[in-house]
Amino acid sequence: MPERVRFAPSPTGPLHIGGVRTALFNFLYAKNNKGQFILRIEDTDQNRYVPASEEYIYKALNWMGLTIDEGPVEGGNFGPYRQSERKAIYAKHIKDLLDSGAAYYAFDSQDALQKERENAEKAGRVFQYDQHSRSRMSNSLNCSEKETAAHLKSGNYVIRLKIDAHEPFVVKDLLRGVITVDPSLLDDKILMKSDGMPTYHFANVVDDHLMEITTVIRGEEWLPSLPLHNLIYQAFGWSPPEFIHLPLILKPEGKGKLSKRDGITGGFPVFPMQWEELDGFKERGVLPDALRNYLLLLGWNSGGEQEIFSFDQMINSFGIEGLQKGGARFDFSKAVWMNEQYLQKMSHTEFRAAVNESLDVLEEIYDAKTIDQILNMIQPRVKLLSDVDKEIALFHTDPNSYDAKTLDKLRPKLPKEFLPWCMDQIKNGQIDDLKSAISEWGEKNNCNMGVLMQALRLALVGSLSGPDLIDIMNVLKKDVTLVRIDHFRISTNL
RNA sequence: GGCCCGUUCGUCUAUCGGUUAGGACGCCAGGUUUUCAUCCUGGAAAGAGGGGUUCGAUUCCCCUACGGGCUACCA
Repeated sequence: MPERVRFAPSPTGPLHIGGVRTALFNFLYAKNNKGQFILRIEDTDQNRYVPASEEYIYKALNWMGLTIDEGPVEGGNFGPYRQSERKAIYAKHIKDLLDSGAAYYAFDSQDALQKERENAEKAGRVFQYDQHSRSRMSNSLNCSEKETAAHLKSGNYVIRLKIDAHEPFVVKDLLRGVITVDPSLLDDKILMKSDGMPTYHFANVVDDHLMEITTVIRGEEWLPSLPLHNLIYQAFGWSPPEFIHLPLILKPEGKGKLSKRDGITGGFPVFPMQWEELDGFKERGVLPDALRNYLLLLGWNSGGEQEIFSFDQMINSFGIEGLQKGGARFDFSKAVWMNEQYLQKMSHTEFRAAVNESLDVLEEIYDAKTIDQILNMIQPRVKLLSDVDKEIALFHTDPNSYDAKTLDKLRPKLPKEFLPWCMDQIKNGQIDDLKSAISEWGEKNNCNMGVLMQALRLALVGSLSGPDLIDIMNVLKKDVTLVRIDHFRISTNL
């Protein structure tokens, strides 16, 4: 039987990096097994619904290259793929449970439940709606048929799962093995809410079964409800799929799971791409391939020492044996390093395409060949795509200030005659010969070549950074080079 | 509070009873370079603690500590 896995986000906001990783692992698991990757939108909470999120989920998955086999847009034989469109299906299935006695109606008001919780807390206990307490609550197990009918007519009711377990309950997770739970801790969870929508638990089980999901791969936050989900499968007489609960992605400091806030305070992205005013990895200049590779290593390893994986390599080598059990802290600096690896590996054509948006300013000044030259000079220097703007600045804008510290250091060492001589050389000679000429001049005038080159760099760039100076001059051409040196000479009196 | 899951360098991780505990990021030092970045070489850096089991435990078991998750008519 082919593997079928699903990624099932709730459209309550932007997909964040943890969700993207869950999607990635699902995708890799599916493709490694030549199976299907299904997208299901879990929009059962009308209060938290954010309209733009589904579109964002699609954009993000698409950017990451995670192709969806079945989903709300793609369609498929197991639709609809939005839970809000499956209400009739849930209604039919909840009726089955009601009819078999596995579920019952409950009419307790929010206030009544709240009171129970407070009383329990006073007594140092926790209130549980379960096989012991349900007899004193208001529900269809206790009410007369007439009372029940009246409650149902009012429409103000929920449906709960009736759990009467007495033996230790055993569940299985492919990553963590067998987990045994105390049956007295199991409560009669709500399956259908009073607004007629299913809860996550119910919709999840019904859909996973109907969509013939073979392996559920989801975050560790769902592990505590695995017994409940198994009980629902049991109530239907269905056999449950396999489960894998992935460890969470933690804050860089390791306290708690990574959240939207952390990105703001920590100055790093937590979303794949822009959401409202917040930049994502994309806007910060991270390539999707690099992000995918970084995320892969956050909780999975091949067992060997390989770190860089092409998409195909990932698919071929992914497996649950390599999954980590403990949570992994998010580290933006490693993501940046990963991005650098991918950037450096790019061909000239790929690089040019990737930075195309930043090239407008250059196209006003230079021909295509010169721009290629510039790109070749800066490619080895960028770690993030967003570095490109900084790197190309010196090619289109004269320096507006000179690094003060360097200036102070150079001033006593630089012979007054150097810059005028240098300008003469440039005017009358070849730029390519300049380096050796400066070297000779330095020897003759008893001046360190480093000082001379640094002065020149300051004149052209404004600081001690950037690509090879001669290369820069060749791009700027004699005129601009001379203007910059002259301006430097006059404004600094060197 | 209760329940569940977890715990190897600062971080991501290798190790599936016997290793000088390996790699990567980051950091530090040296080299290359006119500068910065790159690159090369080197360095510092880890088995939470306590009990067992065993000839021998990072590895298996128990306890403690710490971390995380869950405990809603949210997912």
